[in-house]
Order: sequence, then C-alpha cells, then structure tokens
Amino acid sequence: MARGKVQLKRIVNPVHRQVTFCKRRAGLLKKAKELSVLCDADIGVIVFSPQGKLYELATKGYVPIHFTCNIFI
Amino acid sequence: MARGKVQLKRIVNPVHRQVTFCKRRAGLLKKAKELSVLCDADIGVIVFSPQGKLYELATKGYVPIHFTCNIFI
DNA sequence: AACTATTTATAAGA
DNA sequence: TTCTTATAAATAGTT
Repeated sequence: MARGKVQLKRIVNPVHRQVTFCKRRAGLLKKAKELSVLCDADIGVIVFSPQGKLYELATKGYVPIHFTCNIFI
Repeated sequence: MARGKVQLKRIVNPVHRQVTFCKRRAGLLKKAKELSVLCDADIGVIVFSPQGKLYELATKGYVPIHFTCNIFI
C-alpha cells in the first residue's frame, strides 16, 4: 500500500510474509473493533496461520466463539 | 475517516450508522481476504447486526465455520 | 521497533 | 443511494 502497490498474491519471502502478517493482523483487528463499537455489532475475527495455529479473535460479546470454532473446524 | 476524524463510539443516527455499517463491513471483508491471500492464512470474519443477524463470513478454506459458528453461538 | 512516502479506506457531500 | 472527493488511516519499504 505505501511505497509500492500491493500485489494480491502470496508473499513468497518468508520474512516479508511474517512481517506483513503481523501488521495486517493488527490492522484487521482494529478495524473489526471499530466496526463493532461504531455500529453496535458483534464481530468475531478468527485467523489461522498456515500451520493451523489460532492467532486472534475480536468479538464484543461472544466469548464462546473462540472455543466453538476452534473445536469444530 | 475522511472529512472528519472518527469518533470511536456508537453512531447515534440510525441512517448514518447503517451506512457506516455497510461501508466498513465491506472494508473489513476486503482486508480479511487480502490478509488471507498475502500471508497464506485462513480467516473467518463473522458479523452480527444488533438484531443478531449473521451478515457475512470471509474464509479461505473452512466453509464449516459458517455452520458451526452459526449453530453454536 | 520507528519512520515516512504512498496507497487505501472512508466521512461527508453531491 | 450510488458516485465523488477531501481527508484520515493503514501500511510497504526502509532504517
């Protein structure tokens, strides 16, 4: 986005990919929380790394989403 | 964000809130899809309106998230 | 982990 | 209510 347009395909370089993953994961969470507050909505964001690790969850009132989705997927 | 900073609290005006909900919901989904593609991650985004209606889901490979979360939450 | 140059998202307006 | 545009926010590349 900044110094160069984003190419919408998998980032090949592992270091670059990891950095982008962290940055954009934080950005996505922030956006989700903003939407939740601004519009009075409940939102769950579930992110899995390629290794299948559950990374985060943003929700306003549904804590059970965490466990439910984690178990059944 | 544009013509005026965002106030991070519930938008009182229903029309304004609905418009913002639609716009930001689309934005959140786009961001989720980008993160998924760029970083090879699986992501689920679940949005409930204040009335409890399930609005969308963005995921790369886990269609079952839809049904699972919808049922158990 | 900080810093910008830019791109992207979007609030307000048309 | 879809389109525009001025501006805020996110972030790619860099340090």
